[in-house]
Amino acid sequence: MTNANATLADVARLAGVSEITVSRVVRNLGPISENTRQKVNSAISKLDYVPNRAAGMLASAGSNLVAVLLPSLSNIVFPEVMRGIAEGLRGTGHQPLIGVTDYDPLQEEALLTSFMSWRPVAVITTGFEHTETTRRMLSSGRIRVAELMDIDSQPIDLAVGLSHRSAGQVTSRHLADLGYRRFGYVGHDWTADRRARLRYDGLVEGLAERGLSIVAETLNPGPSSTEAGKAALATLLAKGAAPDVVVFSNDDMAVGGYFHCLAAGIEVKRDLALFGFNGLEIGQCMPAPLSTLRSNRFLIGKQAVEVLLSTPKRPDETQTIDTGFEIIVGKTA
Amino acid sequence: MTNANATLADVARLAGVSEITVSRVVRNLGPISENTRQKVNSAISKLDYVPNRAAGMLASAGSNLVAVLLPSLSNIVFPEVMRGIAEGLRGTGHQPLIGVTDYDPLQEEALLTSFMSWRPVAVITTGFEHTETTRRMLSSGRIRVAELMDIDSQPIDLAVGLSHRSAGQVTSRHLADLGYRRFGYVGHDWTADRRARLRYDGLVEGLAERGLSIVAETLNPGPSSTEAGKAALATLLAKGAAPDVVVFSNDDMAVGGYFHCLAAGIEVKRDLALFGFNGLEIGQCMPAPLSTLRSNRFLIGKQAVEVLLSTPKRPDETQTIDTGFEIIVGKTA
DNA sequence: GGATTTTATGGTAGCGCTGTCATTATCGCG
DNA sequence: CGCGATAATGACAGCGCTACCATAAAATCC
Repeated sequence: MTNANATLADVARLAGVSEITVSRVVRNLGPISENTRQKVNSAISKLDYVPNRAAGMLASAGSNLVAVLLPSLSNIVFPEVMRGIAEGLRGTGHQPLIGVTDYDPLQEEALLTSFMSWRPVAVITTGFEHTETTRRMLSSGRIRVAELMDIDSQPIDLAVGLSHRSAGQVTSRHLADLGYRRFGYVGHDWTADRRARLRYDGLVEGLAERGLSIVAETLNPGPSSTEAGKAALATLLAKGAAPDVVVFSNDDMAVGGYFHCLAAGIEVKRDLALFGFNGLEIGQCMPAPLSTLRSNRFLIGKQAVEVLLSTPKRPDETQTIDTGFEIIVGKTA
Repeated sequence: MTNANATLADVARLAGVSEITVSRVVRNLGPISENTRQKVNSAISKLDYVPNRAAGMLASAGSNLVAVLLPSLSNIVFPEVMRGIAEGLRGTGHQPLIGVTDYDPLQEEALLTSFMSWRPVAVITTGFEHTETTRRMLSSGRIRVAELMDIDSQPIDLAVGLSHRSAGQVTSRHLADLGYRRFGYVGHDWTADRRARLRYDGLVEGLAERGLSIVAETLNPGPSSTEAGKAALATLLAKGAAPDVVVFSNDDMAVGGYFHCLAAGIEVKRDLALFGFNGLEIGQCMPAPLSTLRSNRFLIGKQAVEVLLSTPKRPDETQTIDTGFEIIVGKTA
């Protein structure tokens, strides 16, 4: 209010102390007499002093920024991961710098390049698919790197997530145990979403173990959505393969499938069983709670941050944290 | 790779030019001969030089950061706003610094204090409820400020959103025109979500115009969710007031209400009409598409950024942008 | 063909802060 | 009461970059 943009020096002058003393008061460092602290604090509020992190960062060569690269915000899964990240960051004095890559490695590279100039203490991204340049920037070893969601490959530094391949396998075993034999699959464009593809592969593998296979599948172009699931299930059923269960690439799609059944008068489970992935709230509120696999999105974000910040220096060994998944039995399969 | 952390000076030395020339190449400023540009660029890649924005910012007194304060990430509405913000930011070289306030003005203040030290060019927040300190920081006038979602009050600088009061009024007029007379209301905790409250007020006002009023209402404690909507509708109906239409605080709640009807065998619209707010995708995929009001969340974020960045200096006059809303007729009312 | 403009480059002085190394009270203690 | 320890403060250099002002060479002009 008072001043245009007060600096440490202004505060020091007004308080009648040296700059470094003000700096210490602001950062709560070293021994400061009560008297001095008060003088400084009153000067600070009188001048509406706001520290300049750029200067601080330059002088101390350390930022408190964490770069976060998310594929999308349209899919509720990533905001939930972000919630976990924000929770992990809370109270640590760290701030997230967020970018949305649209599942595009080149976009990721561009954002990362830009983020790196802020000298973040850590980078959080998703999956293992990165451009050469991205990989090089992240590998240089100075900062910590977490790759979230997936643990099916070797991480650069830290991976936090679940095995999607294994999730797919568990799905098919579970459904086969329930007696289903004619498996349908409804998915979305998985060139972007490699993890959906991994789950599909796991599913096929799990079925193969039992001598089963997928009798019909439909891939809806574009990203996953309720609408896509609804439309794609209709397409699948029109093919006439008469599956007794349909596995969806995720819950959004599965909820869409459920809506299709409601609209088409198909009695879910008796006529056609449905199975999703993620365990979203919406699926559990339906008249017939969705049978699905719970992934722990919030936990993934939170754990990643906790590990990253607890060990600021990258360990020699890479680390993989499995946040697991559980079957939600539900009433649709 | 090569170097620990190369600086401009290192690049200049290797390229055999002055620092400022390197700086110009990096920033694409001023006239540079093709020859020099190449020498510099090759030195840059040889050293894996990454500019240091902290230094740049300090020297030029300008950041490219936009502070974004969102109440929540659990509610899909805000990720959608954020998508709009990210879209508006794309290609401008600006980066968002994101904080989640949990609908808490004190949390907002804490985050803002922290963000201000990065000298953002603009601050984007939601609503008009801020602490005194927050208001003071934002009013100082140096940076641009957008308050999103709501336009029912006087903004500090720029407001982008819709009139929730008016949305409530339109809702009741629309439903009254359709012949509904016995209005129920199902909401969530609106001490946090002031806009839901405004819609409610508008709804009541709109009803009053027609000599109508709400015959029964239930407020579910806690934030809005599908589950909350489902439970609260059950509670409401148990009260026995026999409404012919229920207005929900938003689509999440309304979808929950729809699920309750499905489960309880209530034929939607004939036995009980449902009306939401937001126009989320999920509501439109249901067997009976939800009757609701579309708010333009993506647009709110995008427009805010566009206006903010197009006029870096705060104008003398405050500005309000109405992104409007439209009735989605649907099949539930 | 000298004056003027344009193109290409560099020197220097900070931006606002913190790390390092002093320096000066003040205190406990045998 | 003198000595090391602790508490409280300051001087100063420099983090890596860019704004500002200059300079030199080449191009343009009447």
